[in-house]
Amino acid sequence: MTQPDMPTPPWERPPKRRAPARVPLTRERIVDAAFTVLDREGYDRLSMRQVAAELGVAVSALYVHVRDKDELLQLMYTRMFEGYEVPEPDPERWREQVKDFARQARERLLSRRDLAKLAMGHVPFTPELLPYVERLMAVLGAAGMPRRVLAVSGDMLSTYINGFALEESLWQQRYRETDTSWHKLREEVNEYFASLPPDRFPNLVALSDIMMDESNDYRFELGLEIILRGLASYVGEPDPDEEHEES
Amino acid sequence: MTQPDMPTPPWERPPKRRAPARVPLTRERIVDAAFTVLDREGYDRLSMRQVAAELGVAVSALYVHVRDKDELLQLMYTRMFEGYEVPEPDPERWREQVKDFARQARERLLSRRDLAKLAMGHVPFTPELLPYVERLMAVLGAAGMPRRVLAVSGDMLSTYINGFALEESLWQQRYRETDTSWHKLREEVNEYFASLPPDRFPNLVALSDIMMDESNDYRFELGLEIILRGLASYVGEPDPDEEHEES
DNA sequence: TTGGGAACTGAACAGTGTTCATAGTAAAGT
DNA sequence: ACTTTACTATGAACACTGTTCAGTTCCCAA
Repeated sequence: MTQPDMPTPPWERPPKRRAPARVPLTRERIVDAAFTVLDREGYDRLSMRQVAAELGVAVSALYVHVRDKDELLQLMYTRMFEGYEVPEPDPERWREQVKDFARQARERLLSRRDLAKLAMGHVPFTPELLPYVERLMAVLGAAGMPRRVLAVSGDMLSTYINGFALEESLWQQRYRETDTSWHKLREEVNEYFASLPPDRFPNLVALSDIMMDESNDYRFELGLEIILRGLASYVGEPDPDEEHEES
Repeated sequence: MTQPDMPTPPWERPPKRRAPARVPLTRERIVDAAFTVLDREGYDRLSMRQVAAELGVAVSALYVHVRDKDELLQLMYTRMFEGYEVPEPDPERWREQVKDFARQARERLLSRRDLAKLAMGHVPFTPELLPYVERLMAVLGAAGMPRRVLAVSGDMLSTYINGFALEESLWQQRYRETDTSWHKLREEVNEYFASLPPDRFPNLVALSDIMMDESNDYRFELGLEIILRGLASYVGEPDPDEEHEES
């Protein structure tokens, strides 16, 4: 074995990698690195090679631990949920509880770059994520929602949250690329709406001042409230059947 | 110049392309071809080269008419809306009108492969699409919706429709890849939910029979009705302010 | 010490978006 | 009629992408 602290003789080429602590590659570390790349490069530039480079490792090494890029994305997706808090259901406060959940989810989706893009196109039906779905169902179920409404509401909420966050991040991307501020972009868009011919676009012109808000919080909250009012209207009702009554 | 009907002598190499009717390349034709490729190959395999091949043309030729792949996708997105029908607003029938619009949109998103994927990640704010947004606003506005609700509802509806259709197409993709039928996949998923430990997942187990329906129509309609009830609850109310009252 | 098996490498393959000097074509100017 | 001009289309190239695979390297059990 190589004596410690001895200069290696020139004819004996040094070992390619010195012994010290080669941290073994694991799925966890790969996902970590992938998130680092995502933060730095964005979703579109997140590539296996970049992840490998981040770890100082050959690309093909990744494929020992991960079948696909798809699988890696899936792992990132489930990682995203770690530490989510869905409260113990309380029938009195279900609306506030659902809202807290939604706010938490949106906040998380916007906490790192392009997380919304990552989330879009994945269904939260992997074993690790089912507890969260279950808890959300529990909160809504405790409120006294009919079965069929319950079965649909989780999907609805997550669709709304994801969709909203995705749209936010699309605007973010746009003003990142154009190198303008959100404030300026918002102003431009609203001015554009205001400048439309009022005879052909009366509604858009009339609403041009509030189509985009300085902060999106209000729009998010209002949308949420709309869904919640809709859900609340079913509390205590029997399961709706195939026919949907008009008006 | 070359005499007509004369055999070209061997030393004079024939003109690279004979005169006849070279159909000029246009944005329209490129978009057409792109849709053909999309139908055949799916969104992930839709590439500039495939589109070029479809047209029998070099890749770089596309870039004369189209700045980017992004721009091409944008063009496809706006093309998707052609022939949409948003009705003349009728305050008496606004719910049915909105539903018709939503059904029409979903139908269209599912009419061709991966259209939902294409739609996701685009905001319908290009000049060509504004008429549709305006009309939808008109229908909702005629119902007597407060301004701020109006400003948010178009977004909400399109988010819901897109999100729902995207999820549908994700399942479609999954059973296309696994080579099973939708019926079988649905059964497997529901059985999976049913097989969960009932103590930890009481709600999911209880709902396992209706988490996925044989057809998604019912779930779509119910979600739509929930949003509409939420919207309807605002009719006649003044603009909601920043505070959202609980319960 | 000697396997054996897993982890990792490097090179390769087929494909991607995009650019650019060049060749061809058709209309406009002289 | 001939040249100039503007523009479209070409083919090759660049710098990437995901994925595979024959080898090497490494560590641990026998």
